[in-house]
Amino acid sequence: METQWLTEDERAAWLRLVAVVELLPGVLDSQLRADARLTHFEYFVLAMLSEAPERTLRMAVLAQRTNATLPRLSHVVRRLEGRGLVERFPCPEDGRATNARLAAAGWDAVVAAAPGHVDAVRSHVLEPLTPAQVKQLRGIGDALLTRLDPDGRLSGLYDPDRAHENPS
Amino acid sequence: METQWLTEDERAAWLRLVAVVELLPGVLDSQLRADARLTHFEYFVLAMLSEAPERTLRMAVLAQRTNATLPRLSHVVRRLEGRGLVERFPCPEDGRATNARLAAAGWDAVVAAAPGHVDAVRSHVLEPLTPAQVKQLRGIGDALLTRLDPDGRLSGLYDPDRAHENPS
DNA sequence: CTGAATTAGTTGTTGCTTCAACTAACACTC
DNA sequence: GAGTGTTAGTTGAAGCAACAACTAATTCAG
Repeated sequence: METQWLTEDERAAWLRLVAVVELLPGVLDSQLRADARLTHFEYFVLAMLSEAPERTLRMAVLAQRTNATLPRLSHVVRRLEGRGLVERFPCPEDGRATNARLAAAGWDAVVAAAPGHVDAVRSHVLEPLTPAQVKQLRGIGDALLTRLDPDGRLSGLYDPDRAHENPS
Repeated sequence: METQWLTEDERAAWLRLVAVVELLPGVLDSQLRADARLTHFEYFVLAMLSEAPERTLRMAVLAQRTNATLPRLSHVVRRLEGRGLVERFPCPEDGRATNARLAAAGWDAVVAAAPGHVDAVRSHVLEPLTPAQVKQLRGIGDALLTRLDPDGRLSGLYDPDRAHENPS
């Protein structure tokens, strides 16, 4: 089968997307590391817990919301627990499961880190864009995620209306 | 100073971008690892060399083009050299510099990997988008990169017209 | 109720990235 | 031409992520 190469428009769009995907994580990570001693992923874990009922989530659910594998999450939560930001306890309903709950210090950390993080997002991502481009970006994101995240594993993040689709 | 929070449009766009940035690297990496035994970054290094004159680039230039730190590139090129895909030799003009040249096996690897990679890019990124969205993405990418890459370190990638701005 | 299969998590190993320290070569000044 | 500073690159150590192997609890078939 003949490979179909990219048009000029496609190549231009693709190269820019690659560059953004390559650069953005570093920018976010640096800001959070410097200001809050947290990696972006750790911040994300804490943020997801902070928005959950009882600030508590089962490890498997938390892994889905953060797009992490269970081993990765297990290591990270162990370290966060060691720093007193999170607590783990066995789930009463299911002996196999473990619940992760945001500790008071973890809540404080999220509250302290959020403003700086939002500022970074605003200055690096939102401000360079026109309001029209922000809307376009939402549409493009939706389109891409139908392919990148067909099961909607992260949908709780970007579309609250669909959150109920993962009731587990 | 009061933190300015995000509007609904901004939050929606931002959350989708985060999800894309989180998911896309994994998709690209998996495809290349499975089909070509290459990480996305390794592929990128080989691809940049394949497009350079003499298939040769100085380490520092290659680092800029691939958005890598010099230590990172040094490690990666050493491993690629160990696999016979790249050769290193001292730069004749500048005793401090090292040139990296794509070896024959490296060229073969790029040629073998490119079609599958392009297919992956097409099916995961380009096909879900309308032609209008592809154009929008280019514009959004340009806007974001003015902030993420103000010095145009990667500009050689996404805008050949600006490549001369880094004559070093 | 017993045994097989599935689900939930943890742990250990390996590999890659980053940071810091270092060497070597060039450039510029006096 | 000696000394200082800068540039190019390598190396080693530390930390995080991916993968595989493992334990333990639940479910389901018969």
